[in-house]
Amino acid sequence: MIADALFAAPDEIVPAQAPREASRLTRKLEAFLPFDEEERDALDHIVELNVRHFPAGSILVEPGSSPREVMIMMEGWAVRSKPIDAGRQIVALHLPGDICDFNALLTRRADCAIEAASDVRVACINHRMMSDITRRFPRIGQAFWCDSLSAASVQREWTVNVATRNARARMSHLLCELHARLFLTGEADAGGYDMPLRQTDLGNACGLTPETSSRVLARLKADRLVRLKDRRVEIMQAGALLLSAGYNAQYLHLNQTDDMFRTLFKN
Amino acid sequence: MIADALFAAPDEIVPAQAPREASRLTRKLEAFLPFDEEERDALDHIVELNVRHFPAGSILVEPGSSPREVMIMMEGWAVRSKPIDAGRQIVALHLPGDICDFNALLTRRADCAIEAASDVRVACINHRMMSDITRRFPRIGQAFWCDSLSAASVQREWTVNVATRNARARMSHLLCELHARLFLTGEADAGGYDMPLRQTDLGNACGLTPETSSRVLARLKADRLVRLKDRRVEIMQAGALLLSAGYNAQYLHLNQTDDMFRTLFKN
DNA sequence: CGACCCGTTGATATGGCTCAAACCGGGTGG
DNA sequence: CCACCCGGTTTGAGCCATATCAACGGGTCG
Repeated sequence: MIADALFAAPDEIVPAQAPREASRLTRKLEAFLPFDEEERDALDHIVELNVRHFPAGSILVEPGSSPREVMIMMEGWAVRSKPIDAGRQIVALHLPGDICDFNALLTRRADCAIEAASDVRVACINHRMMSDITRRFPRIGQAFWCDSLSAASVQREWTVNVATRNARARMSHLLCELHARLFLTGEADAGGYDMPLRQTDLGNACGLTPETSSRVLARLKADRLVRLKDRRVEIMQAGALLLSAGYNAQYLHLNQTDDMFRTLFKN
Repeated sequence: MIADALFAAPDEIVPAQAPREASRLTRKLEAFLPFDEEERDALDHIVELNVRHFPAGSILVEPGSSPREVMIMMEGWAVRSKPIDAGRQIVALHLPGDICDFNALLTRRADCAIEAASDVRVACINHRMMSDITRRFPRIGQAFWCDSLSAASVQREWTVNVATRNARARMSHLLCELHARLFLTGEADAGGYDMPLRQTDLGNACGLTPETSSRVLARLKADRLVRLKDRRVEIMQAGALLLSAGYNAQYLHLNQTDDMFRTLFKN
């Protein structure tokens, strides 16, 4: 299936043999580097200290505000967007396990809005706790760092997506990416995943209007690549979807996508 | 002028009172948090240990290769791009002072190519030295981290750029961004900056074809917003250029761009 | 001198935006 | 229970910005 597409170094990924029911955060971070018991406990502990619930539609971070805490998605999706005259542009999707506001540490004022796309559970960690844990457990800090690099890599891919691909390919690409990322935390299975966003938002994330988004998804459905039914995406033909996303180019130039395609074209 | 646009927390920026001729790296990092003498020395030292020169056009990082060193731009520009069928998409520009391959620490295989756009001087730091210095000087590590967050913020802005703006606004935006970033390291003055890229590359960075790039730049020149002459960009009307870039929207919604505009509309 | 790359200019094609209208399901209030 | 509304989706028609294709000029380098 589509998983493992974005996160290279496949031989270091050990989501399967996680020894116990791990939080999504540890599960994701351990895809970068494995923790020992102590580190895992510390992380789980700090994350449980201050969990907040928000209903769908809540504003988690106001653009221009000065958030004083790092937020970690424990459950549900959030949307990061920038205001654009009389509208917004979605620049990132924060899924369970994502650390979604590192920037709070750097900038006085948030440059993006973050909004709950579904009911969410968020772990809030203030700056002091953050520096504490990274000082006491350098490897956790390192994992955080890996995570932000990974997020940057995703962001570059989004740039490529809107800059080079047509509407159909963009949407396909987004659907593939979501699958890969959700799979990492066990949020998705081979067949698909729950997806709380409106079509409008999916389109916006690819730089498309709601109308085009609707048309493109209709075509993908008609072509039997995906099925979309009450907040769930079923991936019916992973290989065809990847081709539609324009991954074929990378495939021909064979680089880090090898492993993914090896998995994919088995069926 | 355009500087300070991208890097919030203006009251923590102290490029002016840097006590001596600092390297571009320290100069940039100290825009995030100031160092003491010891830290500054350590950083300058490690950076000078292994400097390499590359002529314009050299491939610094091959996509799919496994770079074993972090690279820091000391002089000259580099272009980060992703291969796209029979072409490439530029996803980032690495200017003097930029740390341009943190990813080497995370991923086995580079997902991007990095190419020297001009003759460049690059400091190469292997993983061991990197972890050494961040362990011995946590504040340096923190500054590195800030830098990568800042780069991520720039990346988001690029996504917005290609997703929402028309050709003219995209190009204007890019020219503004470059000014702001170069100004931070003293590479640009109020009037403009040296710019080694071809028009083709400028366009590519905004998701435009060379033809459109040419036409758009011609219009910007005709409208007396900028002047482009032998590898130099002269910014003639910063205010108008910002408007052309579509910054007006943010201005109306007043957030972190306040300071920039206050400076800008003085003249 | 020719080859090549980059930039320019023109003509044409087209993908996605815009505008507009209708539809649909769910929630709300009478 | 129905009527209504509202946000999201769907569908249609036309238009516009930018890609595409093509040809040429001008500088540079071998």
